[in-house]
Amino acid sequence: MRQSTQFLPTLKEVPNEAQIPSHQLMVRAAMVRQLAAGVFSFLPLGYRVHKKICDIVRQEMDAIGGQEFHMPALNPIEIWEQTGRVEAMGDVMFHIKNREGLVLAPTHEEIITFHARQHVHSYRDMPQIWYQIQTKFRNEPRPKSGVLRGRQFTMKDAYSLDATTEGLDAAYDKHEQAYRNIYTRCGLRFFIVGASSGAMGGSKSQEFMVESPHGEDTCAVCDDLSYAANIEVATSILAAIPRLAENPSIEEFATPGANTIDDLIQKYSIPEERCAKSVVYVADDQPVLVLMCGNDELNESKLQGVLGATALRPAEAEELFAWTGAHAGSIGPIGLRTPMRVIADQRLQHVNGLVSGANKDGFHLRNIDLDRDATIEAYHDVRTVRAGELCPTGCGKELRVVNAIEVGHIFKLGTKYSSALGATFLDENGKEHPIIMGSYGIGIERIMACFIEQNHDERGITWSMSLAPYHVHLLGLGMKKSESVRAVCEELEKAFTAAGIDVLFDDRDESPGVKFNDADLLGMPLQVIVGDKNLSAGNIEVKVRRTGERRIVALDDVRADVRSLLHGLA
RNA sequence: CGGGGCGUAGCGCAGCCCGGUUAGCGCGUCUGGUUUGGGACCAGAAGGUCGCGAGUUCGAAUCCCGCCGCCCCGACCA
Repeated sequence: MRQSTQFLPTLKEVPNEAQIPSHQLMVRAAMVRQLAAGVFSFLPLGYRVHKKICDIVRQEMDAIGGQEFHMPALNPIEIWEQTGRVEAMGDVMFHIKNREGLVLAPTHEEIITFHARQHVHSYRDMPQIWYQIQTKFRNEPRPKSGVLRGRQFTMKDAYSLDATTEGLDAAYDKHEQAYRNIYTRCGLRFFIVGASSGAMGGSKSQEFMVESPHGEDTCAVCDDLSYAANIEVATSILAAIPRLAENPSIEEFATPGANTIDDLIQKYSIPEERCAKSVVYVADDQPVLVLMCGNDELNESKLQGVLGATALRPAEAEELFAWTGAHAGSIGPIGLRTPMRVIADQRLQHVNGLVSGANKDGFHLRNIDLDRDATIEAYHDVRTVRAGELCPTGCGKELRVVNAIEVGHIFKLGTKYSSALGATFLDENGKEHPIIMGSYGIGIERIMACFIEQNHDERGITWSMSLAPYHVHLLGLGMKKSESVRAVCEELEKAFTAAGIDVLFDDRDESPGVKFNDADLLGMPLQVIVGDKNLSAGNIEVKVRRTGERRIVALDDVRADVRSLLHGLA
């Protein structure tokens, strides 16, 4: 491809609206242009990468028996009403204004189920894996980070249809393997976390994550990747807090001005693990007091799971005083004005010698033995894991707490949609059941952006062979001046193309500096540099973009050398 | 939806507080010439509803009010 005739508007300066490296580079490298908040056009170079990712996804989906569909983004709202998701989606779903009854699909469970209901009637018709690569529309309240969080994006979404839970398990496992293959082939460093099953009900769900400071999810990971979990469910190994031999009876003492655990530690020399922090939440309109150890942070997701509550919020200051008789800082599990459920973190089980608020401003209780003095409904793990704690697998390594970007999600749906839409089949005994479904998503643009987040340097992108828009960037230096440079370039372009190597040929009348900088920005794996300086001695320069390694190669050896270098990079 | 920032040539910005020539600068673009191994140089040129609307004023990019758009933080995220 001749660069002089290509639409490839690279930018020297960083666009104002781009904050993160991948966004900046995608704009500078002429891959995308923004049309509106969260809405992007792909330019030819970016679309080449888009297509390469889609090809990899297709190959791996086809390999597990997936059949590709193409469903409409324009949907009748009626079908969404039948599953109750018009409400559930709320503002996220776009509604067509001048045509009552149409919406833009944010995902396709309903539509797949509609087609399954039409034609899948027998256990003999299953298993099926149906997928598509299609544009999704979600009215994100706050689009950000370039294509990482857009209002319109490309998703590979797959759905499995099975007659048995064993069948669903098999489909789910196939997808997990396919996803591993896809991200590996794309050159992403990723990890898998168990996700909290949330409101969808106890079905299994895993997220494929890419570590990034710009991620919106927080995960605890062990460095050898033997363990990784969303912070919402992560656990760790902590030293047990021993009981004290002396166990005097409980007594009140004045603690003026001590409103935080740190105050108690510093002003009253109380060890952190002997402080019991009380946090009051309102779970489905009922107050619950939660006792945490020291400065441990309460994990709302864990608490919600433990309580089985649908709505959970911290209590307001006025509620606190009304219920306990004290303000935040002096609240405790003993002597509450209003009786309420008391839950404690499992670290506090059987612990004595504790200090806690006396439910009287400016006073605390000491020598508390939870077993003797308090009524604790239950002990649960409700604390948030902190970086540096030990991996729960017992491998002995410390956990890191990192931000991450979700690039894929696999989910055992069960029968939620098939039941709602009446997609049923008859089993061997002629008995009717709802189809058992799974759903599996991959964000195409997120793969692209995450790849660039992980593969760039101060000069630009460093593509892998699998995603590179072109394999080789052929730079002709001073072609106007030197007929031999031009001739050799054209010969090489032809030879590479004939060998199945995608080559971008910079034949522009630009100075060498411009070409070098653009080549490093665009980041093709190999640069083949033809200039008078080396050519006069019968040589060509070949540069490996990622390592910066340069070698001078005899003209006759270039083709073989490039082929072996590309092979080594693949 | 709450908080903050920004909107001036294709891109990046100055000017705005403190109203007053013909609204500047860098990059890019066009023409001619000289250059050609890490973002060259000289000469010339084109390109602006100063986001939109309404006001104050003799006079508004600049001050007031309203709206729109974009970015960031927070809330939200099947």
